[in-house]
Amino acid sequence: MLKIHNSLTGTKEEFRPLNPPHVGMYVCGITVYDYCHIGHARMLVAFDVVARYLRSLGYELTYVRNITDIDDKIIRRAAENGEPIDALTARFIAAMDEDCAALNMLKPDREPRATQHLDGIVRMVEQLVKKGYAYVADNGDVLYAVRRFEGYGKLSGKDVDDLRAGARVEVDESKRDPLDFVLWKKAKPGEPAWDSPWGPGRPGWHIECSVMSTAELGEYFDLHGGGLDLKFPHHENEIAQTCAALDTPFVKTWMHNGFVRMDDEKMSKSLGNFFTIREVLKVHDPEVVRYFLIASQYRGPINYTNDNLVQARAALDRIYTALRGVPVVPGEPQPDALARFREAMDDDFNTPEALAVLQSLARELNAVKARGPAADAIPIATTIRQLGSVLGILQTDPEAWFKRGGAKTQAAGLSDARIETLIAARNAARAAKNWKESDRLRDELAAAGVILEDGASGTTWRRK
RNA sequence: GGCGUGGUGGCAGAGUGGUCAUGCAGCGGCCUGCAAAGCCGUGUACGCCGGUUCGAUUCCGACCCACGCCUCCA
Repeated sequence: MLKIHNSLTGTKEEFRPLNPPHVGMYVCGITVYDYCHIGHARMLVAFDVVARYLRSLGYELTYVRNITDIDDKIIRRAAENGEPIDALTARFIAAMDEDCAALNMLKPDREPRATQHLDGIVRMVEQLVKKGYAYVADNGDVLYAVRRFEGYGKLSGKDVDDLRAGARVEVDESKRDPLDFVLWKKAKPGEPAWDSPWGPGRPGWHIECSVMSTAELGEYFDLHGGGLDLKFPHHENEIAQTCAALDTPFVKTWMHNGFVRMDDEKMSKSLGNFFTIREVLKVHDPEVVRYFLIASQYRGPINYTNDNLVQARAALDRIYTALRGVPVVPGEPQPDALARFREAMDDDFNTPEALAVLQSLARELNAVKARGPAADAIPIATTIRQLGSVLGILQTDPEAWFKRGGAKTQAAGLSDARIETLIAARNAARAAKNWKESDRLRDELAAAGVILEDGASGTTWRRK
């Protein structure tokens, strides 16, 4: 029985799809004006795992993740670069796709873009104006009158009267209430614009998601996710817009993933501790990054340090070591392991516990390889691979994994052929019981990050 | 000021009212020419103070500390 933490109620709730076996999930995606950072990666991986697990349970999931391709930051960045807006967004969408592919992310079923939904956006703003939830301000923007919406603040647990709008930021004078937010922004000369009943302009950020999610998944759907930082005001505003415009409950379960911290500091550009996914991937294997990201429960904070990534690599190495030398044959996971795995994942996607199950299986596999009949190893290895696929890990061939090694060892640049040559020389020395020479050669390889293992059937090697 | 989250062994990180997390690191053993890998064994961990209980790291209350949101942000 799958339970999911619902931010709306603050409790774990039994997951009951509105229209089983169909499940609709909408996740707030990326604003494409720069490369994705490691915080984006956490969000992407968290919901990728949700999608994979729901599908593994047999649900027919429609996973929608939007792309915000019109926005103040995009306009500003394009101007800075002297680059057309659509060239800029196309470039960063392509970069995002590369990053996602590297991290072994499934493609969402649909990736709507804000610029493809202008008609719907205008319609919803019209609805809100008509129903008295929105007004045209003196500066020509269309604003949402937050106090008109009764449930405002329910998701984020905020009371309208306690919010200190303007305490940290200057309030726009055209707002009737400091909390009001923009639905439609009047275009200034030279800015990209679409026609509307209120003149040429562009959508506010919040309205995009209200329109795209309901256009793709219907007016009431199962899951809506995003980073914790979107809970307020973005998701709160989405609720206000959608519920008021469409008279619908909108979303059954809201999910929020926690932040990524950098060396225990908040990640920010001003602190200079900002890592893009592609920067990280220069130092760490993508699968290691993925393991690191799921080694903590998705709702809590996670601390990005080099040490933690190194530990993730060691943990993965352990499982790949166990998998090594066991033939891959198609098959189902063993029932008791599957049951333990599901028990973990059913508890609000407890991936650390699920990984513990895989680690235990790795130990079992090692024991069988050491002592049991060789054939007994196969079902255990199959189980590890099958369950690993639900987490998006452990699909690499172990030999390829170890030959690839980490970025550091790759940088040492010892070719496979060179390694084989040195090993042959060492084995000749060993045969002659010239331990001094054989140890020297082993040390030489070790210095380049190559580890040797002398087994019963000869010497194997791996890059660290 | 309002709202919220968390403090677990050397590190990371789950979980539980009374027998096990798991991985890394450490220690002892087996194996090995020596290693590596693996296996076996090994740690009076649960912020502080009270309360409930036969028993609390786990429930309740106060306290201390850290962090987040209240502004664009995954």
